[in-house]
Amino acid sequence: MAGAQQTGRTAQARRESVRQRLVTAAEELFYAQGIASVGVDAVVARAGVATASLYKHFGGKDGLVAGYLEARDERWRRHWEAHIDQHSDPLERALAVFSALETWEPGHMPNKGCAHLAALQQLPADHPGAAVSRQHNHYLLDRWRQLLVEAGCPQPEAATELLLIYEGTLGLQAAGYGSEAVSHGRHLARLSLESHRCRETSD
Amino acid sequence: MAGAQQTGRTAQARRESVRQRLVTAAEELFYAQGIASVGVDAVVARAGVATASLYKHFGGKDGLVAGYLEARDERWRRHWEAHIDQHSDPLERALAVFSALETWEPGHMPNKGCAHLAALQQLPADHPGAAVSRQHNHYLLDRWRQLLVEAGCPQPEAATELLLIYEGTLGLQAAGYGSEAVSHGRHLARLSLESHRCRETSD
DNA sequence: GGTAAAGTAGAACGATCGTTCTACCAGGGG
DNA sequence: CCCCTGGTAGAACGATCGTTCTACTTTACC
Repeated sequence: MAGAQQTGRTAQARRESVRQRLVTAAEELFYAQGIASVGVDAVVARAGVATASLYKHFGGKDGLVAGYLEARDERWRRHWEAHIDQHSDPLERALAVFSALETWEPGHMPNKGCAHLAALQQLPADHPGAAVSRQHNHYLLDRWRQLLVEAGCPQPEAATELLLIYEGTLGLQAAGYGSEAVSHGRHLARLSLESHRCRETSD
Repeated sequence: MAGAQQTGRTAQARRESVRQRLVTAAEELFYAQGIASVGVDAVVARAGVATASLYKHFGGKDGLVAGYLEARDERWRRHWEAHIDQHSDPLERALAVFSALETWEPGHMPNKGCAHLAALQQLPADHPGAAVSRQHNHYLLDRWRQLLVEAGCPQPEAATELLLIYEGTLGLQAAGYGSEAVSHGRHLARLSLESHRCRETSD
């Protein structure tokens, strides 16, 4: 009876499916309710897999948390990059993060802000997931620096302000002002780029 | 032997002391490690009070969490207001939040960002503490609207952008870029106020 | 002086936590 | 054909969780 629904796939495909279902279930629960508030039994039940599979794939809850944060990081990078690629103008490419935010997680999941900031708040500094989230922020900063260089911005270290605005936008969404957050964020980002004389932008 | 160190105070003073010590211990632990990660035993031990006292004063962990968030909200309001009062120029009063951030919690506690955003991420929507944090954000927005009206700003609803910048600044601190966060926040806030033609500011 | 209030220490409750274990089943390759 | 791999179900582990309880001490007030 067990695993009957999986019959027909190859063993490797089933294995990938188990890991993927665990990550998906972990993301839905950890993000919505907080990491420490969710027990492994709840994740396992939502994923529809056996408890032992969790420990086979991730070694424990800590590994699952790290896997959840890695998956979310990678998914956001892909999503963001796709929106960057929709523009050719270098300044619009630097601002593409806001259109990415508009099409991110279309509402079926309650917006609780930045999952990686939340992880850094909840996890001890030496938790494997904390390293993932720190690296996520480092990546964001670095990517914006690249985009500013490509835009010929004389002060690419102004990427810090874009990161500030980005996280402020997510914070505003988490606080319940999600409807206005993105437009305000985009407005502030344009002001910031203008003030650093990256180039004139239309708004 | 028990309570000997308290001898000499009045009963009311001791009672206030017990509550205050609980709130202080709760804040230090909940903020540093996350709410769900901290057990009531740890709070009670750090406060140096009996377990029963916690339930006498707060009814349970949920009440203690709400009390912690209320205390932090009130402390921040006082701190902020004191910095507002240091200026007479209306625009500087609207920007006083950044000097307030510079003197907030002088480093002995690791900066983990906005406690109220963290609470909204970790607590269920119907938790008594979640209501406190929602009201906290509502207060911030309202207070900035007042300050913008007093500054003669033609668009006081631009207070939303100040809230965005404020929370972005805290997010940057939580991500480990605390040294640059406040100056970037202040810079963005000046740009925002200028763009809404509140008045020319020097910077 | 006696009583009620508010504190203390510490044991105990059932529930849930993360983790491990036993047992069984399916598929693929030697 | 057999066995190894990777999945399943579910019980069990000790630890910790939030909460309640008993018993005792101190203080304030009548």
